[in-house]
Amino acid sequence: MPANRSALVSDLRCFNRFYTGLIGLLDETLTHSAYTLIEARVLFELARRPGHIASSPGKAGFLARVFQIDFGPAASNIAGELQLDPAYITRILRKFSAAGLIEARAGRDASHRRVLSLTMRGHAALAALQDAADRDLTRLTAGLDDEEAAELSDILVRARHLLSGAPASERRERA
Amino acid sequence: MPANRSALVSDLRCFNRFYTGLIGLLDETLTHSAYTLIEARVLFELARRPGHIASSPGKAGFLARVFQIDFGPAASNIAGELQLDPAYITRILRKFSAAGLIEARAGRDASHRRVLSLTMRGHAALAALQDAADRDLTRLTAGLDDEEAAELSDILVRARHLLSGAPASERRERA
DNA sequence: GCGCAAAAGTTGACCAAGTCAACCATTTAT
DNA sequence: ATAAATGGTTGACTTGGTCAACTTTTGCGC
Repeated sequence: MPANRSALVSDLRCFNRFYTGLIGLLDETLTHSAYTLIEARVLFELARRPGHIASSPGKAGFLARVFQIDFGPAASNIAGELQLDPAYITRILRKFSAAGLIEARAGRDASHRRVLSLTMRGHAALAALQDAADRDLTRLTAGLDDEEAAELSDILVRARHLLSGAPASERRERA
Repeated sequence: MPANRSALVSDLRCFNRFYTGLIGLLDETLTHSAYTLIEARVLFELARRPGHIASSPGKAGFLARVFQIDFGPAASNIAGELQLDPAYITRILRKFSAAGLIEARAGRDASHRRVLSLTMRGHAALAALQDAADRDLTRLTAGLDDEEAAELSDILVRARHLLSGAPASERRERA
């Protein structure tokens, strides 16, 4: 039986408060951009799935798998990954469409499945967002010397592994 | 000049995504309670400031300091600490009042300064929230052996220090 | 004392984020 | 053929949170 986990829990609470504040600061940059945090995530998710063979079962899925048609994520994929309401997704995607960031074409095999892809503008918008975020992170760690930077890198990776080694019910693969 | 910080930035982004998800999971517990995250924070902040000598200048402040009257935080203190809109605070406090979690009495020295304090019910409510949160954290780290737990504790503290050693503009004391 | 600026708080209007339930179109299964 | 599931859309609604205007109290210069 584990001993005094209360120390760890306390440290976790403390870190939580700290990191929540930090995330808040970092998010401000995004907030000041034209897009919401969620919208940024959707954009990111769209870019992260450049191609994706239709996974639906049956003949259509079979054809999709064999001939590798119907690439790209659909709204439902994004909704699933980000745990968002379909209605919400619809609105976000409409906004993106209106802004010319994405294109939606009907899937060849399933016409009611709208396959999404980023346009040039979409990629550019995402790149701008990521640049801004990276700049923030760089600034945040500017005060560290090389050794500390390396240590922090190690620490972050290690913390992630320790924390995701938790009970299976809590585990969610990310990155 | 610092070398390839891009590795660190990448690790940070990764950790950010991971931890955001984790926080989301942990927050769910609170979300399912009767209170908002923000409300919980306000409650916490109220408890964290059991007494606090009025810091306003002038005769009133002087008397407050000498005779230690007018204890407890006011709405503005909470608003300042948590960076919340006064209007928002008002509504939250009214909700708390209605639920019998807090009492507000006019400050002896400044009658328009409403001095707040948790009632028994308020303390109980906070305790319940914290218990739930602690249970989540305990469950989250249940899979770790003692050695790993100790390591994680160290790591969290160290990470906090490394990250808050950033440029002064980013620094915000917490805990 | 008077007048005025600042602080503390309240109110009402408002907005954006997010949820819910109903609904249509398409597709798969029986 | 028909039922059921999937993918998506719409409209109404709730909620978290902001903004601006206003009141009251206090502090300060005169």
